[in-house]
Amino acid sequence: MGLDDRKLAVLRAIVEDYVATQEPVGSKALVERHQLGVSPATVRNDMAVLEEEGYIRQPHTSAGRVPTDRGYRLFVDRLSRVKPLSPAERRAIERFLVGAVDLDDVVHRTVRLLAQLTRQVAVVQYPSLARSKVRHLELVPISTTRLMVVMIADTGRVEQRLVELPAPVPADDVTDLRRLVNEKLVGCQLAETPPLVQALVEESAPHLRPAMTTLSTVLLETLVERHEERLALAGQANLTRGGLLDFQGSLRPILEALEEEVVLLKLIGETEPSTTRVLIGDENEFDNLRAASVVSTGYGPGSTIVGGLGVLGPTRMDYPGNIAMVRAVARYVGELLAQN
Amino acid sequence: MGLDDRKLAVLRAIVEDYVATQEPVGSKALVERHQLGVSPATVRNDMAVLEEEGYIRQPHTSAGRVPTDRGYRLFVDRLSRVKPLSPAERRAIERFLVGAVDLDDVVHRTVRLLAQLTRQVAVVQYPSLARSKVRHLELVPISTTRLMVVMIADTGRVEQRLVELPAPVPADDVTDLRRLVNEKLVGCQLAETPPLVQALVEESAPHLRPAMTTLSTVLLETLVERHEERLALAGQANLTRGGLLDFQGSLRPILEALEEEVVLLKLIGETEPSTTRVLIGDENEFDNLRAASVVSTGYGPGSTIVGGLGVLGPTRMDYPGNIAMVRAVARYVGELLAQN
DNA sequence: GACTGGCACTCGCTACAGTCGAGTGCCAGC
DNA sequence: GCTGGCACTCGACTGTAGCGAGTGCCAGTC
Repeated sequence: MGLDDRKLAVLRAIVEDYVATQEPVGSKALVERHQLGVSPATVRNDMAVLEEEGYIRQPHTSAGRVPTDRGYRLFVDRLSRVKPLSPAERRAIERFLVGAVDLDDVVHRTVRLLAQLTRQVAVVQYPSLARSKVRHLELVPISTTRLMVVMIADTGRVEQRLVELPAPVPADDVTDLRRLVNEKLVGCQLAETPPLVQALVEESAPHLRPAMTTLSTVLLETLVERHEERLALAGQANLTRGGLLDFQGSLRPILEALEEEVVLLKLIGETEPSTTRVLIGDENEFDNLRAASVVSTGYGPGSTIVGGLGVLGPTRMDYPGNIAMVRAVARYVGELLAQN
Repeated sequence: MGLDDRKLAVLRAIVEDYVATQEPVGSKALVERHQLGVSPATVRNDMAVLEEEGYIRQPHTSAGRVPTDRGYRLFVDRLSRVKPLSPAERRAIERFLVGAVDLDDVVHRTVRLLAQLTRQVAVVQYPSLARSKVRHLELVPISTTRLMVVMIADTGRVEQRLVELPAPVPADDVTDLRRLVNEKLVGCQLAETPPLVQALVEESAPHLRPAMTTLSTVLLETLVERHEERLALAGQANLTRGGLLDFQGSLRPILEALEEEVVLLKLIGETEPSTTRVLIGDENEFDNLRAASVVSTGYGPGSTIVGGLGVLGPTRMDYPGNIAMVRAVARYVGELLAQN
């Protein structure tokens, strides 16, 4: 059952060659391209064992071997080191991210950069509101019964929402409301807000109470519970790389999955331990993505995590390279956010 | 040269059949499915003329006919009526758009709705800032040398930008700045702003001038000149509909084009005359989209136009249906915006 | 006992030939 | 001007054959 070092080396070689050439790799080609120090026949025996253990498989009887999801998993866990970035890549990252003027800009640049570097589909989650603190709340009267609430978070995120008030509210009262909500909520994590918002209603003067009630409802509903998460996506054209060989001929399920925010959030949404996560093939829970792998990690200023980012591509991807890039980009973005 | 009525009827029948079946249509099948009142041989003669004139072509010698871009153009211009929406479609539109809470919500719902109704890729441009009026400008101090500028437009759009001030500015001065910019700019079309912003700097008190200068630069740069346009996209999975027959086997160029905001803006960006625009195949200026058609129109509250929306799909698309849906959706969105 | 060279075998891929049939263009006749 | 008839074209499909990459197995060697 034990896989000795050479068998592991064979597996590594198979993965590397297959990722590079996209063609099933045979024993002869293997010994030619890698210094294994043994003959093709020996490699064949090792391959037979690897196949029995489920790490590789033969698409057809007379074809070479291809790694299975399990094979990639072993490769990622034990056979590969994170590839250091080339100076050119480092420079590309810096050049790309320098000069971003606001959060939107940072996110868009990041997602494009990631797509370009990895040549995969890139996904970046905006800093999660749940993990942000309120920096400022602005109330802008649109009419006497309408208020635009603008929340600015310390992560740079800005969310707005229109509030329909139950009754007209004079300008002075708006000023009071503004002062009150800011006094109470600035500096708070949004996730911990609900009791505070509740208290806000109870403490406010009677004539403000109706307005404050709807205001608080909206705050809770929109900013905490509802669509609070946002995503940016780029590099979908990269899915067509490698012809139709990846994804067994149909991009449809993949494209569909990419349109579902919920799916993407589950995939790259910030994971508690701040480590890089790799989901290979059917390890992820979505049928549509059985032919895809995801490399993701969390990012944030300093050592905190405020959101996730990652790439999605065929199981046949350059894991060490992609892991390195995802991590590097996450770190740079974190630094960028820390500057604000 | 003249195309008599029957030849036009033949062309119409070819387009309709081809759109429905996605297969080259022959003379026999045509007379079977449509009441043309003549024999296949006659139809063949008509087809020969239509082909000579460039309205249809034969993929292979022994195959039926397929419309050319020019054929579709004639069909759209003279042979089709806009298909009235079914009650179910009408209801779908209303149900989908009711309950939108803010502009983002409206745009996202709209783009999804359009993708779902037409089964094509849908694109919606956010209300153009150039065509919006300033409703309010908010300055939020982030630190003594940093200001977050939040602009709220009458179309509901909210844009923000971080401003790095040349020197620390006390809170009172921020209040003054806020009052000044709002006094001068609220109610203005952003496109007409530059001279006003200029004046703003000149009229402000000396101690405010440095801050006002950077502020005005940022206002002009970010809100007027730069990335002011935003887009939402949905339904990319619909590109895979119809296998690989459309788009001659590769989605790549299409997906690439869809990632270029500039391209999409040129395609669906609000067009001066508020009419529906149809771009067929190589009528559009982008090589990547030679195999695609675009149906787009402007939308806005009342009779004004603040942005564009549309769908993109294979040249082989249901033009009358898509035109109807694009128009209907645009009208509903316009009404929705008018309510604000 | 582990490795190796040799060998028979498998099977997908390509090329080629042959058949089928949808669809055409043309022409003579009504 | 329309129609039926007819010869023709050519792509799609099928079956066959040869090739070659790659395998599994086995006997032989260090």
